Amino acid sequence: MGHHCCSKQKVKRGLWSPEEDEKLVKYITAHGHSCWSAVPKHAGLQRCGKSCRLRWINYLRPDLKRGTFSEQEERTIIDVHRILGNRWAQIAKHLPGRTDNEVKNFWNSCIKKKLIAQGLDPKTHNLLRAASRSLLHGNGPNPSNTNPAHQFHPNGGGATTPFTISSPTKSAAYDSVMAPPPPEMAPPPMYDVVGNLMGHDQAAAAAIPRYPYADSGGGVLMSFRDQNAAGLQASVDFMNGSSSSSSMDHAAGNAFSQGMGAAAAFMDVTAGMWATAVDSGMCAGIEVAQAQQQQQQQPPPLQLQPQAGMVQGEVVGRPAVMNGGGAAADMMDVSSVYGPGGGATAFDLELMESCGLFCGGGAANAMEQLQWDC
DNA sequence: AACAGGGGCAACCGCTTGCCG
DNA sequence: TCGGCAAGCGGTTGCCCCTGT
Repeated sequence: MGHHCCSKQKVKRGLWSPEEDEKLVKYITAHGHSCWSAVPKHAGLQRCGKSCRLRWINYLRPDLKRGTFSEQEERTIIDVHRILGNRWAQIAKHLPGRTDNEVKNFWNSCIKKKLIAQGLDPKTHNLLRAASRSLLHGNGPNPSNTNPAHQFHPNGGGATTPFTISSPTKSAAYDSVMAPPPPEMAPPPMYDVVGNLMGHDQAAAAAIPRYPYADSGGGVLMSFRDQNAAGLQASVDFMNGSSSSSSMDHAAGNAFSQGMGAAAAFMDVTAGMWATAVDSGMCAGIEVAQAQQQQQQQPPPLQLQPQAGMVQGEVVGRPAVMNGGGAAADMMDVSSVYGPGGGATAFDLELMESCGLFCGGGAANAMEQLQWDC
């Protein structure tokens, strides 16, 4: 069955010949492609417009970057896929010169297998059930898996579900706050799913103002601000299970840090993303976040921008989300950053959802909550 | 050398979305 | 508001090539 757009005409299908390519390139270069359905006719091709469009976009476009994906690109794909899922076109926008088709193929042929080999579910980026269970029962990671990301968190953890966004653009855009690591406690390393220590843009990180808190315990600080009541603020140290607040019920912190064992929820405002580290039977996976050394090559800026409802430096929260229904914290300033080099970003949407972090009364889900302007 | 199997990639299919009359 | 059309997009298919036997 042919395309509906070309069912009336006899069109050639299958691989494109060099002659056809040449015709298409010549035509597009000279005239552009205001209307794809008219392109084959004008270019003298026995193809449908749709086919021409695909050929141009996926193969002939002059700005395409061919060849194997770099490690950086691979990391970007994994990171963005974790947020967006199989939205290949959106993911591809973060990879200059790559097409959605290319990204999709690379994912299906390469990355997916890597993740599975590492015991991670390529759909959710969480540990696969079997791996998760063995970890939760203290059996440790798959012996065949040497990925340090799968080692236990030194603070008492579980399996890692790593995720990073290296986003200089966003880092600079967000008026984030950071908590310097206590000198006596080295921040835990963070690895991406291919076992690489994750990196951030040091320059961008340096531009980020330091978090005013002097955290004493090496934990993760979260501060909440009630947008409706200026000055009202609360902070929670999830790692240490301590908290302080001027106005709000921070049951969430207690629940996370105490009720669930070594649970923690981080947020790195430098990327506007959450990091979660929860060790519980309900939520598998622990995030270990750390700022880290500058990498030689920076990934392309992700151009992630908050959309309507989000304010720079703030992440829209729901009253019942972070505090278990206690207080109103419509806007939350949340910070969690280790290290002098910048902020690690990690989050686990599914985890957050399962833990009710984003489960407001409305229909919005976590993905909707984190609107990305791609 | 021949064959089978698997992987990678280009292209297709069909659904969704957006625009316009 | 509705219908038609074109473009966009994600899933799937099928071909080609490489590798192992």
